[in-house]
Amino acid sequence: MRPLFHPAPEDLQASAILHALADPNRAAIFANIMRAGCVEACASLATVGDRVIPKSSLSNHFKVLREAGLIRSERHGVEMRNHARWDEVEARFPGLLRSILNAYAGEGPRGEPPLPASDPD
Amino acid sequence: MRPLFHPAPEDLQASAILHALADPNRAAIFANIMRAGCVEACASLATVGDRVIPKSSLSNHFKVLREAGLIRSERHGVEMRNHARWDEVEARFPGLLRSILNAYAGEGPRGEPPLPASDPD
DNA sequence: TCCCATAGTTCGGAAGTTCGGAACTTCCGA
DNA sequence: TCGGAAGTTCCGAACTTCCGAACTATGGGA
Repeated sequence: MRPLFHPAPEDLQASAILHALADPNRAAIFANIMRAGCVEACASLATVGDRVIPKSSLSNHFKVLREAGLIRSERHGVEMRNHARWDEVEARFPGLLRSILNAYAGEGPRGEPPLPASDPD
Repeated sequence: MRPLFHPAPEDLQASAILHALADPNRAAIFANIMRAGCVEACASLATVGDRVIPKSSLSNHFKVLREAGLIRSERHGVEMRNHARWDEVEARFPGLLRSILNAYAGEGPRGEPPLPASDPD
């Protein structure tokens, strides 16, 4: 297992972030991590809505989020802890994450990911 | 040539918008349309930075932007006029477009699309 | 009216990406 | 040392993107 790659704050790219969050599953995962106080194991997110996501897909989703700079992952024994990198992303792209998560939340009855109503700061 | 499809305001989807703007070329095209006062012919955007975009790719980029609900296209004789649907998107997803365009603009010296500094409202 | 130029679209193949099952690695407890 | 749990890697199938070539629609002469 190769070491986990995390981009430096100054290397965050808008296109990577948008691409990562353009997938409703990933947006839901990210919203969950936000909501859960920035710590979460992968397997605990193995369903989004009522859909089961296979482990391999999940692993890939986390990788995309991580390499976009949206989350920081650390191995803790056999588990992975995932923190949202909200402050770093916010510092570089003010308002971006909030408006994206709000957009998904505001989509209403479309089976889209829920709003992380809490304020992450 | 089939008629142009434009989603209704209530059918706008966050994931489609993010996907459309996750491509730096498309984001640059959209920023150009914003900047140019909401009217623009396709061919006038055939380069982004110093890169030439083939007609077929361009046509496809416009289609993606159109079907995401970001622009409205009308045939005027042999040309196409493209308007940004800023107000409609803004009404549904407040702050989203602004923060995305700002994110790209704030990326700085990375060859990314420029900011539409004007206020579109 | 016919022909040509211009502006965009569609088609189709090559290249790349995503998805997900199976096998693998790593870590921990018994 | 074994077994189970949590993730990752591998790889084929399905999907998407890119772009040149062929096509369609419109307008302007002659």
